[in-house]
Amino acid sequence: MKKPDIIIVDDHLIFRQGLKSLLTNENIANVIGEASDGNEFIALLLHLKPDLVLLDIDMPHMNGIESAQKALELMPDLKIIIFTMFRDEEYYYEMSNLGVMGFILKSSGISELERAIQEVMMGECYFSNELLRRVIKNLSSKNTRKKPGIEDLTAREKEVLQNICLGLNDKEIAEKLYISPKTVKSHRSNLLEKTGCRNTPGLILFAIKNKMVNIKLLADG
Amino acid sequence: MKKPDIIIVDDHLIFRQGLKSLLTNENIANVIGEASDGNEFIALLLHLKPDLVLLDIDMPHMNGIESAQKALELMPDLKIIIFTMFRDEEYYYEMSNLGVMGFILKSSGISELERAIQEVMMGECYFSNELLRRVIKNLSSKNTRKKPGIEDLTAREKEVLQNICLGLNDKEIAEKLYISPKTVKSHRSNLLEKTGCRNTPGLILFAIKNKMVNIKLLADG
DNA sequence: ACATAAATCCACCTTTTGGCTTATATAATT
DNA sequence: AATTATATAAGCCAAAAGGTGGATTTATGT
Repeated sequence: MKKPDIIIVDDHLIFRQGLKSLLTNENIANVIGEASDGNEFIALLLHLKPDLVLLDIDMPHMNGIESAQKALELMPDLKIIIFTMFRDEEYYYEMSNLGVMGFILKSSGISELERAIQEVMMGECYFSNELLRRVIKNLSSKNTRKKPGIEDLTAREKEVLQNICLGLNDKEIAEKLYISPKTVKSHRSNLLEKTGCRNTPGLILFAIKNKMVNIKLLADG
Repeated sequence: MKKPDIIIVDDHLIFRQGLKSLLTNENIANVIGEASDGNEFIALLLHLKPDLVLLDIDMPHMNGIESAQKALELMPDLKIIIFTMFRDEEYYYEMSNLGVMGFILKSSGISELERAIQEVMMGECYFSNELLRRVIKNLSSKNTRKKPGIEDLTAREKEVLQNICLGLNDKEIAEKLYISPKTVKSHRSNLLEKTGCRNTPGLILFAIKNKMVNIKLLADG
């Protein structure tokens, strides 16, 4: 089989260089281009016309999802293999709907990548086994014990929680929302119950875990 | 100069393989071992006796900080270069106190890594320029507006604050630190005064703003 | 030796939370 | 019409946090 022409898209130069070294020396693929984010990748795409792209999800400027979407609009027959980390689980469904042909973990090895490239080039899909196992495990654990999440909270409760995250107490929140402090207390009690938190500081941690507050906004002060 | 014997510690196999390929083909170092987390690394350390370790921060089981600490206890003359990402800023000062010899960004290239390895092997420290710029930018913006910062807190106060950030109350922290709840209360009062926070939830926000807690650790639950 | 900072602990008191229960009005659903 | 979810509000009591003012011991530095 013909060695595929590929582009590597990842924001870490050393990772791209290492991967290129591997793919070249192991005679797996021709690395005809590199990009450090989605914008660079899209700019290169029609010019280089690669057979296949190895695409990282977590990148600045334009991430892997948007990149894949745009790339497939421009070149519908492009093969895309996503390089993913465990924590990216949220994206799998979106991506597979887009037409991405493979997912492979960064924790897998070059031999698995080689197989993935071969399968995808033959028109098959490839999903890292370890990754499939993870997703299945996650689905089952999500069904059994339904972890508390923001989806259980009412709009008003979220509003109260966000004000708690500003460091306000019941009375202050009450003034801000034009309701009684008792009501705020009710909402807070319901929040504690729904989230399973043991105290108000815990609610802040919950909000952060569930990305209800923008940590970057806090960070500047 | 003698090519150093090194160990690569990173949780992504493909990254290790790529880096090994690069370091070997470019004739920079002998990769005598690999580990995918801190535990594996520590287990290998005394057996392989490397000159230098390339250590990732963000790993499961035992992270880079703890690993560096343990490794330096076992082998005080070990050279350590930390592989870091921008978002790991919180760790720099802890790490440099431990005796880590270099920091390099994953977004730098093999040529910079080569220079870092050479410098560190000669007993010098190496800090990625881009990284220094980042830190300095951060420091200056912290110094101009003299807001309360972690530098005002004593070690014990920081310890208490970190436990507050786990959602524990005075009594629980007292048990954990083997001191009286009254003492914890004193520390918390001092924390409130020094930070200018109005309540305990505020302390959590302060800790996050000042990057005293690892948000990623919270993220798993 | 002395001053200073840090860590430890206690008492007293007020305010705020936390847990439990109840209740009403409204809107959406069945 | 009856049920359910939501938002609102209140009462009670216990627990925790917040504000003051102390006190002792242990390092640390000059």
